[in-house]
Amino acid sequence: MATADAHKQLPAAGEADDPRVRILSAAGQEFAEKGYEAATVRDICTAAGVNGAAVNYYFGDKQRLYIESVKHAHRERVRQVPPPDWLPGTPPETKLRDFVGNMIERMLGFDQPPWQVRLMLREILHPTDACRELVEDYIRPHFTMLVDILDELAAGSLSAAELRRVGLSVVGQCFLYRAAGDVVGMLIPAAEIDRLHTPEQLADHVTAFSLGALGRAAPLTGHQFRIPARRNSPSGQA
Amino acid sequence: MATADAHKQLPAAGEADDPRVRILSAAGQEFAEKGYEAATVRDICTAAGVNGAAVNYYFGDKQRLYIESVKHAHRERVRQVPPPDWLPGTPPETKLRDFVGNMIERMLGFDQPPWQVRLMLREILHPTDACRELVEDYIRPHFTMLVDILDELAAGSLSAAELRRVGLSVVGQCFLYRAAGDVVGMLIPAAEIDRLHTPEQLADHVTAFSLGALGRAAPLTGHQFRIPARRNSPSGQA
DNA sequence: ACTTGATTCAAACATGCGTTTGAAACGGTG
DNA sequence: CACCGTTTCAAACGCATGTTTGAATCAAGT
Repeated sequence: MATADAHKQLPAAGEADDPRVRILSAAGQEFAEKGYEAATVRDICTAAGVNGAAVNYYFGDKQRLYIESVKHAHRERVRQVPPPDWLPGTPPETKLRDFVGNMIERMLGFDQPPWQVRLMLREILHPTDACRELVEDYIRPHFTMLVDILDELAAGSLSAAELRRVGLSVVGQCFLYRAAGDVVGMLIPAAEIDRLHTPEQLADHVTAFSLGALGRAAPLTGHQFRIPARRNSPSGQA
Repeated sequence: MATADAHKQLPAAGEADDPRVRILSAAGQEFAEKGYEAATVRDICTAAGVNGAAVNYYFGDKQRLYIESVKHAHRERVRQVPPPDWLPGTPPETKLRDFVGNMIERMLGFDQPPWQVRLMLREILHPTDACRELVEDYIRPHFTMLVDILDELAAGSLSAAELRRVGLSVVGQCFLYRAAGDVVGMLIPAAEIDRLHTPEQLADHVTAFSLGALGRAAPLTGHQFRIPARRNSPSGQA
């Protein structure tokens, strides 16, 4: 009986015929689509074009295959959509727009079916062992980057705790479209989604909304803040 | 062999000894915690204190039990946290604060372990047949209520599509805490969560952030909007 | 008390799952 | 070619699951 514990550790993009990465890729898609329990080792092996015993040969058992496939998806996604980088002196408003655009693009990934993000979303909603690693390696650095931008925007007038809270407000706006995308699609007319819910438009909206809230851009209404007048204008709409 | 297809249809709160509702409640908790596949009929029946055949007797099969348990959780949750109601003439700022507070309380449910919300979240992330009903009966009315409030706040200066987009921004901020609560807990220091992430504080923050973005309250920074040095307006990013 | 239909129960059934097995095929190396 | 470690394969195993079954129990109705 041969064991394959210490194998090629290099991700080494390009080895498309390596059964290991074929299994990892097929497993990621199956897990993302059906969840851990509903995805079967047999289906994964069929999709990967390998024998049903290959999973246990290469990864030991289903659980370890799952963890490896989450990490694999994570690495792939970072490679595909690297975080933005700025020249010194770039205004924080621009940075925020770039950051939001980058996050939305990575989450909605219009160029390529983002099953990797779906897989990570499962981890976020119902964390397993793979989650802590995901947060530390992937999410926390991004969040820190966002908080730094917000700190620049606030020019020192907000505490660290307040900055984090504002950061969550920014992330939450983007997160909704990915996590609850199907429900959003039921609430918003289809034509409006095609027209206004492109990655560009969404990034512009989230940025404008957040800059407005911070007082670093004109509010969405165009009005400035004044004592609100008591008006009852029940404009009913669908 | 007896069939029990046409049974007591009334929810009739108070019948705590009705096996039907005992099963529905146990099933909701199991499904919410473990997901559809991982939750077993045997465990549900054990938790409900009924025989293993009761599920098939009362509901036919596991699938129909799931759908019924989602609807049951939905009804229960609406009954527990009814939407707010206002006297005519209430200023829209107050309405927004009440609405956000109500939504956060319903989603975070500090008073009672909100497994019902977790169950609905599963539906939102990965919709099944029960989802469309959930959206139409439960989510859309709330969303419409929010859009109406925002329309009052914007005083007619935003189109219906823009109002919906702003509504999603408000909902997204609240949604994040529930959907990604575990990850938020890893990003934010525990002490800060205890101190600042109470339902009250969160509702205040989301309301202030959103009112600021709409120009209906002072921005979070305290500063007013000043024209920033507009260098590169179009953001060039990958 | 007897009948009747609805409900409960312990036990069994059929199926699909993750995993194991042992042998066959492969690929260098002497 | 013979050897040997690695990889692949078809088949089977053990087990937990959803579901079915048929008898036992219960609650009224007459």
